[in-house]
Amino acid sequence: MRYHKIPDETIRRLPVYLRGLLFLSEEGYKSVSSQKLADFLGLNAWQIRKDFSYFGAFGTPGVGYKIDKLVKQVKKILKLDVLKKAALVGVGNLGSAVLAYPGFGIYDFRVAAAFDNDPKKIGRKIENITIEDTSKLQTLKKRKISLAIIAVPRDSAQKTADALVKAGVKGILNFSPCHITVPKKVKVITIDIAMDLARLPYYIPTR
Amino acid sequence: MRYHKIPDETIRRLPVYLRGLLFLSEEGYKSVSSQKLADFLGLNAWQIRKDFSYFGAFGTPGVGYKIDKLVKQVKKILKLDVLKKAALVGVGNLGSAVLAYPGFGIYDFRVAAAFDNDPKKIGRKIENITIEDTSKLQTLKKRKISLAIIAVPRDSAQKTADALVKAGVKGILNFSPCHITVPKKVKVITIDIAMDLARLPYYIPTR
DNA sequence: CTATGTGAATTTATTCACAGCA
DNA sequence: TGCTGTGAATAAATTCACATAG
Repeated sequence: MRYHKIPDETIRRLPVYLRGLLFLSEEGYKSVSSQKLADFLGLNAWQIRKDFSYFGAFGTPGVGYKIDKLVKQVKKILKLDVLKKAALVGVGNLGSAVLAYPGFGIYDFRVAAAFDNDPKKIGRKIENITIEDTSKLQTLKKRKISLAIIAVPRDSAQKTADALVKAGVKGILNFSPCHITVPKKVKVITIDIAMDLARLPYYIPTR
Repeated sequence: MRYHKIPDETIRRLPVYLRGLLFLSEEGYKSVSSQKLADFLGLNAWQIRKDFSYFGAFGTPGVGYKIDKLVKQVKKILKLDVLKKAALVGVGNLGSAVLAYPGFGIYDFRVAAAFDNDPKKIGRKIENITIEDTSKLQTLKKRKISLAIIAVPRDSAQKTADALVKAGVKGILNFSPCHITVPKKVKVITIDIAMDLARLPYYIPTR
C-alpha cells in the first residue's frame, strides 16, 4: 500500500482527523483507537485505518494510536509544519469574519496580512493586522507568503487571483462564487457558502 | 439511465451549474452548449451531459440547452422551488457575514430569522432582520422554517443542533468546527473554513 | 485477546466513444 | 453537421474480512 498514490478524499479527511485528535488531546487523552476516533468524528473506523495506511504504520496493534505522534505525522503530511502564513484579500463582511476566525490556530495557521482597496479601510487595524492597499500585493513575494484567501466581490475575483499569482502565491482559498482561472501549478479551493446551503433542500423530504 | 439512483457527486455539482447558468443568462445568453458551460465553469462537457442525463433529456441535439428551461429544471431537482427560508443561529463575526452574504439570492434563498443569546444583540436589526433570543427557537415550527445555519462557538454547537431538531428543522448548515449528532432524518452539511485552508499546503511543492 | 494494517471484493464515479436526433 | 444522451470501459473510493503484531 505504501507506494500507491494517496486518494484525494483521504487528504480531504486528514484535517478532520486532526481536529478530532487535537480535541481529544485537550480532553486529556494520550492515545486513541480508530474506533473511538471514528465515533467521535461520525466516521468509520476502517476508513480511518485505511487512510493512515497510505502513509505507513502509525498505530500499535492492541493499543491504538499515540495522539501526540499521530498529530505530528498528520501535520507533516499536510505540510502544515512548513507553510503557516496566509494573506487575506478583501476585508468586507466575510473577510472580517475570516480575520477573526479562531479556528486557524489548531492548524498552526495565521492570517499574516490583509488587503483591501477601500481607502477608508486601509491603515485600519483589525485583529492586530493592519489593512494594506491591494496595490501592495506584490510585497507578498518578499514576505514569503505563498497562500492567500480571496474574499472580494465576484467581479474582482479573477483580477485578484491574477495579481496573487504574479506575487508568487501558490495556493488560493476562494470565497467568491465563481470559477477562477490560474496556472496549473497553483492550487485553488473554492468555497461558496450559498452553494452548500443550496443542496440541503434536496435531501429533505417535502411530504 | 432514468431509473438509476442519482450520484451524490452529481447533486453536489448542480448548484455549480446553476450558478453558471444564471450568470450566462445575465450576460444575455438564451441557450448554451455543454461545452461552453464546461469551459465557463472549469469542468468537463461530458460530465455535465452525464449529470443531466440522470434526470432525463433537457437539451436539443445540435443546439444545446435552453437556459431558462434548464434553470427551472435544476431548481426543481434541488427542491429550491419549495424550501426557501433559513434561520441563522449565532450572530457573531461569521454569522453577521452570512446575514450580509449576497449570494443566497440566486438560489431563491433568504435568511428569514436570526437568533443569538447575547442580550446586547437581541432586538438589534441587521440587514432588516431583527435578532431574537435563542430561547425562541421553538417558534420556527410555526413559522415553517425547516432549514438552519449554525454559526455559534464549538462548545454550543451540539446544544444548538438539539434545539433546532426539536423545533422541527430538517436541514442544517453547520459552520462550527465539530461533528454534530442528529437523528438520521435530519441532514447536516458541515463547513469548516479552516479545514479547507489546512489542506491547501499539501498540494503545494515546497522546493 | 484487542486493535492495527491491508489485500481483495464491492460499490461508486469518471471518462470515453459513438449512435441518433434536430 | 453539431451537439446531445447514454451504454460500456475505466478509474477511484469504500467496505469487508482477516492475518498479524503487541
